[in-house]
Amino acid sequence: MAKVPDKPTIEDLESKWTQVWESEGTYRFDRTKRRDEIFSIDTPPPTVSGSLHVGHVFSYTHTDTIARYQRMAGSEVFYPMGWDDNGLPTERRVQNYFGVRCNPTLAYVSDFEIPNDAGDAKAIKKRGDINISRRNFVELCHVLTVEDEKAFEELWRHLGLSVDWSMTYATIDERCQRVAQRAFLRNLKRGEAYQSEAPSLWDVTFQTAVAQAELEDRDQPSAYHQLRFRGTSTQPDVVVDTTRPELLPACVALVAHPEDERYLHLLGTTATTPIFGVEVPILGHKLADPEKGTGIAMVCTFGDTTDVIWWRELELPVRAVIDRTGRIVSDAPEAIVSGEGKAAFAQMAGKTVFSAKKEIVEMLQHSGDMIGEPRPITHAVKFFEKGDRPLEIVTSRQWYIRNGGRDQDLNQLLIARGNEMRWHPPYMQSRYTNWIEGLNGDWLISRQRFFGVPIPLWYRLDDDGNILWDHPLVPDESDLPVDPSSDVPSGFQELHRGAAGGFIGEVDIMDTWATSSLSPQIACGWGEDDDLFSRTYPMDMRPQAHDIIRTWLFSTAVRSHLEEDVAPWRHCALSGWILDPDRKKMSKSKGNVVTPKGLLDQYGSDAVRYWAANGRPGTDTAFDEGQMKVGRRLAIKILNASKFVLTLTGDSKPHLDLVTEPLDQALLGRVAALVETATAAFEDFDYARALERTEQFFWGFTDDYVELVKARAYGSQGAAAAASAHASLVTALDTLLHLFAPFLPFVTAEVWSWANSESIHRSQWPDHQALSSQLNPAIETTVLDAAAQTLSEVRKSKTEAKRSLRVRAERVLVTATREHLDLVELVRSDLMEAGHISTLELVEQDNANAEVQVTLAPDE
RNA sequence: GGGCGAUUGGCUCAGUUGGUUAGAGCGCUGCCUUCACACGGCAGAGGUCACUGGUUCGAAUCCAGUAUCGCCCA
Repeated sequence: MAKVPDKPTIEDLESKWTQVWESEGTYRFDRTKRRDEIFSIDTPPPTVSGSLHVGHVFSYTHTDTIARYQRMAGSEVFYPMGWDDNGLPTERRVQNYFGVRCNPTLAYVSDFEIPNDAGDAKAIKKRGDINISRRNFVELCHVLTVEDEKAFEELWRHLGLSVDWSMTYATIDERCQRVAQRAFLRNLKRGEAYQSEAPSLWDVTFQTAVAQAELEDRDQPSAYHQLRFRGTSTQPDVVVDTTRPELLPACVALVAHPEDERYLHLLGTTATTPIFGVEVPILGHKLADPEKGTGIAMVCTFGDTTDVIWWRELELPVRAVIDRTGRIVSDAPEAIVSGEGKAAFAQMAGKTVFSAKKEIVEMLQHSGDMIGEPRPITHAVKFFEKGDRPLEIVTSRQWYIRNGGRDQDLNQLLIARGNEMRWHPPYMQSRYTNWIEGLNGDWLISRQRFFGVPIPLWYRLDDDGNILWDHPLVPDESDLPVDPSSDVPSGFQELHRGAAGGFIGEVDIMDTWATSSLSPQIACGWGEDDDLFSRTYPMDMRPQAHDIIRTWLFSTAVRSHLEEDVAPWRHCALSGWILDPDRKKMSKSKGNVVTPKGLLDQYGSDAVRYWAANGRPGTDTAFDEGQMKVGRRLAIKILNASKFVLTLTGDSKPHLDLVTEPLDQALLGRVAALVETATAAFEDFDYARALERTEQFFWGFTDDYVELVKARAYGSQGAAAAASAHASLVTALDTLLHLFAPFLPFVTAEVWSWANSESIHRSQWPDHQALSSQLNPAIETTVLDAAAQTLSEVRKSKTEAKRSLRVRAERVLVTATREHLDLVELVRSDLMEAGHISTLELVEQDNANAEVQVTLAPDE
């Protein structure tokens, strides 16, 4: 028996239903299902130390609607959630909150006590930072992030994500470290991971190497300095424009375009650097731009990435002058032999790039080797995306994973992997393809940080204490995770650390993407739970934002390709941005971020979800509280319409053989068509379309159909006619609740519970064919339109007369074609009652648009 | 400079294989306190579908170009 509250409300449905779902295990994953019965989702792990904003709510809602649809459509949904606590923000917070510094060379202290003044900035300042080992530092990260994780989970539950919260993971937890290290060791074994002494982009602020995926170009003010290089005795001087005169002592060559007639005759000769007196070759290369400066460029170690290309392709020497702190090294390059050159270099040594530039410019101006004043320009300079100083290029030993950047075959294979996935929306695949095509190096995974997953290797020291890089000591997989700064390789003891003939631990950690790229392996239990892995991997769906196609999506594809020889997912769903009302992207750095908690409280989770689900896949969406109001109204409308239907019909179950009235048949015919449309949209991951169609139908249902049948449903035309209306109303409502359930899980659960014991979220998605097959195939669904149109005309007459809708229409004259009149005739009784019509006359007229004349009862 | 996307009433957006008079919601205006709902209902006004050409019997939809905006990359 339906139990309908007298005054139903949508307030506080969140706390009620999140508790029910938890206690009943509504979203608990049943791991006994077969692979083909399972729909597995590789959800992005949010960065737990960051703040949640409305953009999270937006994209995670999209995924949840798909998950809920799939669950109702019969799939067992595998939907775990992870937390990403890697990275700099967490590292900084731990340092400040606990007053600690990580020193990777320190040994692990197993009984380390958490500072009891944590969080007390004053006390920490007084005592100063405590130096601790890397593993101890990581443990403190856990302590801190556990609280954040709770807050995040609370919010996600409040939003109604149908995640199985018993399966969470954290990217820095022991299991994830083990997976990341195991994957690295397998890459190493197969030759996919390698180390190389190579020029790499270096952030002097963060003191770390930076990968291609983390770069961004920024326009920076700079200036051309025109320098005079001395020619040989038979050649004239060469004038070169450079933006980096401080690298003059690092100059190894001059380069002009091989077809540039101005310099053709100089190719193969030499010139001498001013001040430092170093003779350098003049060479040709197509990357020298005749349009830039004087058309001939100074090649240094290394001013920019083009210098690296010239260095490699023209086989030039290395003449490094900038160290990892961004300062000029103390010793002049060996190529500088003159006393004058050495003295000049000594004046620059130890200075920052900025000061050294000032110094050398003064020297050049003094010696007359600089022509004129610097000429300001603006040009693109490479930055670490999180940094604020231009990157330098230094040569160092780093680990790489092959990603097709230096191997055409692998490159093509990875591009082809994109064809194994369906992209939503499809054009996003070109972002993936274009990125791979543009790669120019392998994936640099070494990071000179300490909060992260350590590279699990040690290196032997020879009898003189030199490091033998080429033969790293590898841990056994069963010992993972290891921290080489505190663990000891097999066959050694701690006392051998750093000693001649002993070993030394790798100090670098891995890029956070080196762990995140394994999210499918982590979620599915790779290498630790083969049974689960076989039932969930490769995964069905990866939802993510489109800006990290080049990082997260691509690196995940790389790992899956290398490890499993398969694409990691069948579907990639790319979500768009949230734009603020000025159509600017919402981001923390812009300070225009809206936090979601207040919105959820104000409008209700269903309402906020409604707004989010209106954002089509891949499309940027404006933050719009107006839409949340609409969502709230919709939820209330569902509540009230359900109350009406269930109160009227009691606990009558849908018996479609009772549906005898043409209008009722027509409505259900439309319902069946709606189900077909919504189902097709969901199958295509187009949740927004499913919502839009359902909503549109629902408003028509309440405005027109419910009003038309109301009197009959109350029994004005007898029991059989009422029963037809009841069955139709219950069936339509039941179906609409299911179609709304993925979007508005709270109100639909509430309403459904009035008449059902099981959860709507575990009940069967409607089947349009099953519904259609029970309807009279001869019925014209347009009878619904004819009825609604006629009723609307009657209402319009009343409104225009500024009369109440209850006022009697003494005479309504419909003039239309025979076909139209036949339809109206079928709903005559309902129409007369809904419109309060005394006399309804139908007059046939060919080729005429339906016309309705209304005579109202006289004003009183 | 390259790639991708967008441009439809004041605002946010639909418009799926080109087809009758371009739709919805918000906002606005007016009316109605009707027994599911005033956290409501009914109705109205409002658009040369960015621009210029082309294909077609027919273009918001296809093609070419232009402009503006956004994102990614160089």
